[in-house]
Amino acid sequence: MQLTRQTEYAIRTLIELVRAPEGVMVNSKAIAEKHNLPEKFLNKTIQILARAGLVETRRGMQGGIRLAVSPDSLKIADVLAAIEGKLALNPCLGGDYHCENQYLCPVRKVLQRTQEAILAELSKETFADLAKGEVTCE
Amino acid sequence: MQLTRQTEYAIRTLIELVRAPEGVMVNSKAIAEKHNLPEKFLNKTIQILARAGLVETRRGMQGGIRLAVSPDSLKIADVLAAIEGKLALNPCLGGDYHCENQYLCPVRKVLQRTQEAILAELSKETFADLAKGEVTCE
DNA sequence: TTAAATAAGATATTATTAATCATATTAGTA
DNA sequence: TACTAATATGATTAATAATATCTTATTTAA
Ligand code: SF4
Ligand code: SF4
Repeated sequence: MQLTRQTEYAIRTLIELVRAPEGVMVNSKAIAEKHNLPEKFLNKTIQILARAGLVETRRGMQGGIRLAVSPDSLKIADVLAAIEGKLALNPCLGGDYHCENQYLCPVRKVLQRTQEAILAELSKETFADLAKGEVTCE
Repeated sequence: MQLTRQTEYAIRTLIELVRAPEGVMVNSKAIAEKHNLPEKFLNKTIQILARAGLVETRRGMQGGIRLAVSPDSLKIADVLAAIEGKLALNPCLGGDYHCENQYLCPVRKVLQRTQEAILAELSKETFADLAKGEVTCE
Protein backbone atom coordinates (compact mmCIF):
# COMPACT_ATOMS: atom_id res chain seq x y z
CA MET A 1 0.00 0.00 0.00
CA GLN A 2 2.57 2.55 -1.09
CA LEU A 3 3.25 4.79 -3.98
CA THR A 4 6.19 3.46 -5.96
CA ARG A 5 9.31 5.57 -6.12
CA GLN A 6 8.72 5.94 -9.78
CA THR A 7 5.48 7.70 -9.01
CA GLU A 8 7.29 10.11 -6.71
CA TYR A 9 9.90 10.72 -9.37
CA ALA A 10 7.14 11.49 -11.82
CA ILE A 11 5.42 13.88 -9.45
CA ARG A 12 8.64 15.79 -8.83
CA THR A 13 9.43 15.94 -12.48
CA LEU A 14 6.03 17.33 -13.28
CA ILE A 15 6.33 19.96 -10.59
CA GLU A 16 9.63 21.04 -12.09
CA LEU A 17 7.95 21.33 -15.45
CA VAL A 18 5.06 23.32 -14.06
CA ARG A 19 7.55 25.72 -12.51
CA ALA A 20 9.54 26.13 -15.69
CA PRO A 21 8.67 29.00 -18.03
CA GLU A 22 5.82 27.92 -20.23
CA GLY A 23 6.77 26.06 -23.36
CA VAL A 24 10.47 25.81 -22.55
CA MET A 25 12.12 22.43 -22.93
CA VAL A 26 13.65 21.29 -19.67
CA ASN A 27 16.70 19.08 -19.60
CA SER A 28 15.93 15.73 -18.00
CA LYS A 29 19.45 15.22 -16.77
CA ALA A 30 19.21 18.47 -14.86
CA ILE A 31 16.09 17.25 -13.09
CA ALA A 32 17.79 13.98 -12.22
CA GLU A 33 20.75 15.81 -10.75
CA LYS A 34 18.71 18.34 -8.88
CA HIS A 35 16.67 15.67 -7.18
CA ASN A 36 19.41 13.12 -7.09
CA LEU A 37 17.45 10.54 -9.05
CA PRO A 38 18.89 7.76 -11.22
CA GLU A 39 19.07 9.34 -14.64
CA LYS A 40 18.22 6.41 -16.86
CA PHE A 41 15.41 5.33 -14.67
CA LEU A 42 14.02 8.83 -14.74
CA ASN A 43 14.16 8.73 -18.50
CA LYS A 44 12.02 5.62 -18.48
CA THR A 45 9.63 7.35 -16.19
CA ILE A 46 9.46 10.31 -18.51
CA GLN A 47 8.75 8.03 -21.43
CA ILE A 48 5.80 6.62 -19.59
CA LEU A 49 4.52 10.11 -18.91
CA ALA A 50 5.04 10.96 -22.56
CA ARG A 51 3.07 7.94 -23.75
CA ALA A 52 0.32 8.85 -21.36
CA GLY A 53 0.24 12.27 -22.97
CA LEU A 54 1.25 14.23 -19.90
CA VAL A 55 4.53 15.54 -21.28
CA GLU A 56 6.10 16.17 -24.64
CA THR A 57 9.67 15.22 -25.36
CA ARG A 58 12.08 16.39 -27.95
CA ARG A 59 15.38 14.79 -28.80
CA GLY A 60 18.59 16.36 -29.91
CA MET A 61 20.32 19.53 -28.90
CA GLN A 62 18.01 22.01 -27.24
CA GLY A 63 15.77 19.04 -26.64
CA GLY A 64 14.14 18.15 -23.38
CA ILE A 65 10.72 17.75 -21.93
CA ARG A 66 7.82 19.99 -21.22
CA LEU A 67 4.25 19.76 -20.05
CA ALA A 68 1.68 18.66 -22.58
CA VAL A 69 -1.30 19.46 -20.40
CA SER A 70 -2.44 22.42 -18.40
CA PRO A 71 -1.18 22.55 -14.81
CA ASP A 72 -4.70 23.58 -13.88
CA SER A 73 -6.14 20.27 -14.91
CA LEU A 74 -3.31 17.95 -13.95
CA LYS A 75 -3.73 16.01 -10.73
CA ILE A 76 -1.75 13.46 -8.76
CA ALA A 77 -4.42 10.92 -9.62
CA ASP A 78 -3.47 11.30 -13.29
CA VAL A 79 0.16 10.63 -12.52
CA LEU A 80 -0.73 7.59 -10.48
CA ALA A 81 -2.83 6.23 -13.31
CA ALA A 82 -0.08 6.90 -15.83
CA ILE A 83 2.68 5.26 -13.84
CA GLU A 84 0.98 2.51 -11.87
CA GLY A 85 -2.04 1.95 -14.04
CA LYS A 86 -5.66 2.12 -13.07
CA LEU A 87 -6.04 1.84 -9.33
CA ALA A 88 -7.28 -1.55 -8.10
CA LEU A 89 -6.96 -2.15 -4.39
CA ASN A 90 -7.80 -5.80 -4.94
CA PRO A 91 -7.75 -7.99 -8.05
CA CYS A 92 -11.54 -8.14 -8.10
CA LEU A 93 -11.61 -4.37 -8.56
CA GLY A 94 -9.41 -4.55 -11.62
CA GLY A 95 -10.50 -5.45 -15.09
CA ASP A 96 -8.96 -8.89 -15.51
CA TYR A 97 -10.00 -10.86 -12.51
CA HIS A 98 -13.61 -11.81 -12.18
CA CYS A 99 -14.91 -13.03 -8.85
CA GLU A 100 -18.23 -14.86 -8.73
CA ASN A 101 -19.39 -13.05 -5.66
CA GLN A 102 -18.35 -9.63 -6.60
CA TYR A 103 -21.85 -8.24 -6.66
CA LEU A 104 -22.66 -9.41 -3.18
CA CYS A 105 -19.35 -9.25 -1.37
CA PRO A 106 -19.41 -6.53 1.28
CA VAL A 107 -15.64 -6.42 1.48
CA ARG A 108 -15.44 -5.51 -2.14
CA LYS A 109 -17.90 -2.70 -1.59
CA VAL A 110 -15.76 -1.26 1.18
CA LEU A 111 -12.67 -1.47 -0.99
CA GLN A 112 -14.52 0.09 -3.86
CA ARG A 113 -15.50 3.08 -1.76
CA THR A 114 -11.99 3.34 -0.41
CA GLN A 115 -10.66 3.52 -3.91
CA GLU A 116 -13.06 6.23 -4.80
CA ALA A 117 -12.01 8.16 -1.72
CA ILE A 118 -8.37 7.84 -2.71
CA LEU A 119 -8.98 9.12 -6.20
CA ALA A 120 -11.10 11.95 -4.88
CA GLU A 121 -8.36 13.12 -2.54
CA LEU A 122 -5.71 12.81 -5.21
CA SER A 123 -7.85 14.89 -7.53
CA LYS A 124 -8.56 17.77 -5.20
CA GLU A 125 -5.45 19.78 -5.84
CA THR A 126 -3.98 20.50 -9.22
CA PHE A 127 -0.31 20.73 -10.07
CA ALA A 128 -0.76 24.45 -10.42
CA ASP A 129 -1.47 24.48 -6.68
CA LEU A 130 1.18 21.97 -5.78
CA ALA A 131 3.91 23.80 -7.60
CA LYS A 132 3.49 26.74 -5.29
CA GLY A 133 4.89 24.93 -2.28
CA GLU A 134 8.34 23.48 -1.82
CA VAL A 135 9.10 20.05 -3.12
CA THR A 136 12.81 19.76 -3.23
CA CYS A 137 14.06 17.15 -0.86
CA GLU A 138 15.00 13.64 -1.77
CA MET B 1 -1.10 0.34 -4.35
CA GLN B 2 -2.78 -2.96 -3.56
CA LEU B 3 -3.74 -4.99 -0.59
CA THR B 4 -1.46 -7.99 -0.27
CA ARG B 5 -2.98 -11.42 -0.66
CA GLN B 6 -2.10 -12.06 2.92
CA THR B 7 -4.38 -9.23 3.92
CA GLU B 8 -7.23 -10.74 1.94
CA TYR B 9 -6.57 -14.11 3.54
CA ALA B 10 -6.70 -12.47 6.93
CA ILE B 11 -9.96 -10.70 6.17
CA ARG B 12 -11.60 -13.92 5.02
CA THR B 13 -10.36 -15.80 8.01
CA LEU B 14 -11.73 -13.20 10.35
CA ILE B 15 -15.09 -13.25 8.65
CA GLU B 16 -15.20 -17.00 9.11
CA LEU B 17 -14.46 -16.54 12.78
CA VAL B 18 -17.12 -13.90 13.19
CA ARG B 19 -19.64 -16.26 11.65
CA ALA B 20 -18.67 -19.18 13.85
CA PRO B 21 -20.57 -19.72 17.08
CA GLU B 22 -19.09 -17.51 19.74
CA GLY B 23 -16.14 -18.92 21.61
CA VAL B 24 -15.83 -22.05 19.47
CA MET B 25 -12.37 -22.93 18.21
CA VAL B 26 -12.30 -23.10 14.42
CA ASN B 27 -9.95 -25.41 12.60
CA SER B 28 -7.51 -23.44 10.46
CA LYS B 29 -7.13 -26.24 7.95
CA ALA B 30 -10.84 -26.15 7.31
CA ILE B 31 -10.66 -22.44 6.52
CA ALA B 32 -7.76 -23.01 4.17
CA GLU B 33 -9.67 -25.72 2.33
CA LYS B 34 -12.91 -23.82 2.15
CA HIS B 35 -11.24 -20.81 0.61
CA ASN B 36 -8.61 -22.76 -1.24
CA LEU B 37 -5.73 -20.96 0.43
CA PRO B 38 -2.22 -22.33 0.99
CA GLU B 39 -2.46 -23.91 4.41
CA LYS B 40 0.98 -23.17 5.81
CA PHE B 41 0.91 -19.64 4.60
CA LEU B 42 -2.46 -19.14 6.21
CA ASN B 43 -1.00 -20.41 9.47
CA LYS B 44 1.64 -17.71 9.29
CA THR B 45 -1.03 -15.18 8.65
CA ILE B 46 -2.98 -16.40 11.64
CA GLN B 47 0.09 -16.11 13.81
CA ILE B 48 0.42 -12.50 12.83
CA LEU B 49 -3.19 -11.90 13.73
CA ALA B 50 -2.62 -13.68 17.03
CA ARG B 51 0.38 -11.54 17.89
CA ALA B 52 -1.62 -8.47 17.05
CA GLY B 53 -4.22 -9.66 19.52
CA LEU B 54 -7.02 -10.10 17.00
CA VAL B 55 -7.39 -13.85 17.44
CA GLU B 56 -6.59 -16.48 20.01
CA THR B 57 -5.08 -19.78 19.06
CA ARG B 58 -4.95 -23.05 20.82
CA ARG B 59 -2.84 -26.01 19.91
CA GLY B 60 -3.53 -29.69 20.24
CA MET B 61 -6.63 -31.70 19.64
CA GLN B 62 -9.79 -29.62 19.78
CA GLY B 63 -7.52 -26.70 19.16
CA GLY B 64 -8.02 -24.00 16.60
CA ILE B 65 -8.51 -20.28 16.42
CA ARG B 66 -11.18 -17.88 17.51
CA LEU B 67 -11.77 -14.16 17.72
CA ALA B 68 -10.10 -12.31 20.56
CA VAL B 69 -11.96 -9.06 19.95
CA SER B 70 -15.54 -8.07 19.46
CA PRO B 71 -16.82 -8.16 15.87
CA ASP B 72 -18.49 -4.86 16.61
CA SER B 73 -15.21 -3.08 17.07
CA LEU B 74 -13.09 -4.89 14.51
CA LYS B 75 -12.50 -3.09 11.24
CA ILE B 76 -10.61 -3.76 8.03
CA ALA B 77 -8.25 -0.96 9.00
CA ASP B 78 -7.19 -3.02 12.02
CA VAL B 79 -6.44 -6.01 9.83
CA LEU B 80 -4.44 -3.89 7.45
CA ALA B 81 -2.40 -2.49 10.30
CA ALA B 82 -1.82 -5.95 11.73
CA ILE B 83 -0.71 -7.52 8.47
CA GLU B 84 0.93 -4.73 6.54
CA GLY B 85 1.90 -2.45 9.37
CA LYS B 86 0.99 1.18 9.85
CA LEU B 87 -0.15 2.72 6.60
CA ALA B 88 2.39 5.03 4.96
CA LEU B 89 1.66 5.99 1.39
CA ASN B 90 5.14 7.47 1.07
CA PRO B 91 8.28 7.00 3.15
CA CYS B 92 7.99 10.53 4.51
CA LEU B 93 4.67 9.57 6.07
CA GLY B 94 6.18 6.67 7.94
CA GLY B 95 8.14 6.88 11.13
CA ASP B 96 11.65 6.12 9.91
CA TYR B 97 12.27 8.44 7.04
CA HIS B 98 12.59 12.10 7.77
CA CYS B 99 12.40 14.56 4.91
CA GLU B 100 13.67 18.09 5.42
CA ASN B 101 10.75 19.65 3.66
CA GLN B 102 8.05 17.65 5.17
CA TYR B 103 6.40 20.54 6.90
CA LEU B 104 6.13 22.59 3.77
CA CYS B 105 5.72 20.03 1.04
CA PRO B 106 2.25 20.25 -0.49
CA VAL B 107 2.51 16.78 -1.98
CA ARG B 108 2.98 15.31 1.42
CA LYS B 109 -0.09 17.10 2.65
CA VAL B 110 -2.18 15.61 -0.11
CA LEU B 111 -0.86 12.16 0.63
CA GLN B 112 -1.48 12.66 4.30
CA ARG B 113 -5.10 13.50 3.69
CA THR B 114 -5.43 10.60 1.31
CA GLN B 115 -4.17 8.27 3.97
CA GLU B 116 -6.64 9.59 6.45
CA ALA B 117 -9.42 9.09 3.92
CA ILE B 118 -8.34 5.50 3.40
CA LEU B 119 -8.33 4.72 7.08
CA ALA B 120 -11.67 6.42 7.51
CA GLU B 121 -13.27 4.31 4.80
CA LEU B 122 -11.73 1.14 6.11
CA SER B 123 -13.07 1.93 9.55
CA LYS B 124 -16.65 2.65 8.62
CA GLU B 125 -17.94 -0.88 8.66
CA THR B 126 -17.22 -3.42 11.34
CA PHE B 127 -16.73 -7.13 10.84
CA ALA B 128 -20.11 -7.66 12.40
CA ASP B 129 -21.55 -5.87 9.37
CA LEU B 130 -19.25 -7.48 6.86
CA ALA B 131 -20.00 -10.99 8.04
CA LYS B 132 -23.60 -10.58 7.03
CA GLY B 133 -22.84 -10.58 3.30
CA GLU B 134 -21.29 -13.33 1.26
CA VAL B 135 -17.54 -13.64 1.11
CA THR B 136 -16.82 -17.05 -0.23
CA CYS B 137 -15.09 -16.86 -3.56
CA GLU B 138 -11.41 -17.22 -4.14
C1' DT C 1 29.61 16.14 -39.22
C1' DT C 2 29.52 16.50 -34.56
C1' DA C 3 27.71 17.04 -30.00
C1' DA C 4 23.79 16.92 -27.14
C1' DA C 5 19.79 15.21 -26.17
C1' DT C 6 15.93 11.48 -25.65
C1' DA C 7 14.23 6.39 -27.13
C1' DA C 8 14.22 1.73 -26.66
C1' DG C 9 15.08 -2.81 -25.41
C1' DA C 10 17.73 -6.03 -22.92
C1' DT C 11 19.56 -7.16 -18.77
C1' DA C 12 20.76 -7.06 -13.94
C1' DT C 13 19.90 -6.19 -9.21
C1' DT C 14 17.29 -5.84 -5.18
C1' DA C 15 13.25 -6.06 -2.39
C1' DT C 16 8.96 -7.83 -1.38
C1' DT C 17 5.51 -11.15 -1.43
C1' DA C 18 4.11 -15.70 -1.41
C1' DA C 19 4.71 -20.35 -0.44
C1' DT C 20 6.88 -24.49 1.41
C1' DC C 21 9.71 -27.48 4.44
C1' DA C 22 11.20 -29.49 8.48
C1' DT C 23 10.74 -29.66 13.08
C1' DA C 24 8.89 -28.40 17.59
C1' DT C 25 5.29 -27.81 20.82
C1' DT C 26 0.80 -28.49 22.89
C1' DA C 27 -3.06 -30.95 24.57
C1' DG C 28 -6.80 -34.23 24.38
C1' DT C 29 -7.69 -39.09 24.46
C1' DA C 30 -7.29 -43.96 24.19
C1' DT D 1 2.16 -43.37 28.65
C1' DA D 2 1.80 -43.23 23.72
C1' DC D 3 -0.65 -41.53 19.97
C1' DT D 4 -2.82 -38.18 17.27
C1' DA D 5 -4.53 -33.78 15.90
C1' DA D 6 -3.74 -29.37 16.15
C1' DT D 7 -0.84 -24.80 15.94
C1' DA D 8 4.21 -22.54 16.37
C1' DT D 9 8.49 -21.41 14.59
C1' DG D 10 12.45 -20.65 11.86
C1' DA D 11 14.77 -21.65 7.61
C1' DT D 12 14.42 -21.88 3.04
C1' DT D 13 12.75 -21.44 -1.56
C1' DA D 14 10.10 -19.56 -5.36
C1' DA D 15 7.78 -16.06 -7.71
C1' DT D 16 6.89 -11.46 -8.69
C1' DA D 17 7.55 -6.68 -8.80
C1' DA D 18 10.34 -2.64 -8.26
C1' DT D 19 14.47 -0.36 -9.21
C1' DA D 20 18.48 0.44 -11.76
C1' DT D 21 21.89 -0.02 -15.43
C1' DC D 22 23.91 -1.10 -20.04
C1' DT D 23 24.05 -0.71 -24.79
C1' DT D 24 22.76 1.00 -28.94
C1' DA D 25 19.79 3.84 -31.75
C1' DT D 26 17.64 8.05 -33.15
C1' DT D 27 16.92 12.90 -33.50
C1' DT D 28 18.22 17.73 -34.04
C1' DA D 29 20.62 22.08 -33.75
C1' DA D 30 24.75 24.11 -34.60
S1 SF4 E 1 -14.18 -12.26 -1.79
FE1 SF4 E 1 -14.94 -10.15 -2.13
S2 SF4 E 1 -13.12 -8.86 -1.89
FE2 SF4 E 1 -12.36 -10.96 -2.14
S3 SF4 E 1 -11.99 -11.19 -4.39
FE3 SF4 E 1 -14.15 -11.89 -4.04
S4 SF4 E 1 -15.41 -10.05 -4.36
FE4 SF4 E 1 -13.30 -9.34 -4.09
S1 SF4 F 1 9.23 15.80 -1.38
FE1 SF4 F 1 7.33 15.92 -0.16
S2 SF4 F 1 6.22 14.01 -0.63
FE2 SF4 F 1 8.36 13.72 -1.31
S3 SF4 F 1 9.44 12.78 0.47
FE3 SF4 F 1 9.72 15.00 0.72
S4 SF4 F 1 7.97 15.68 2.00
FE4 SF4 F 1 7.45 13.63 1.23
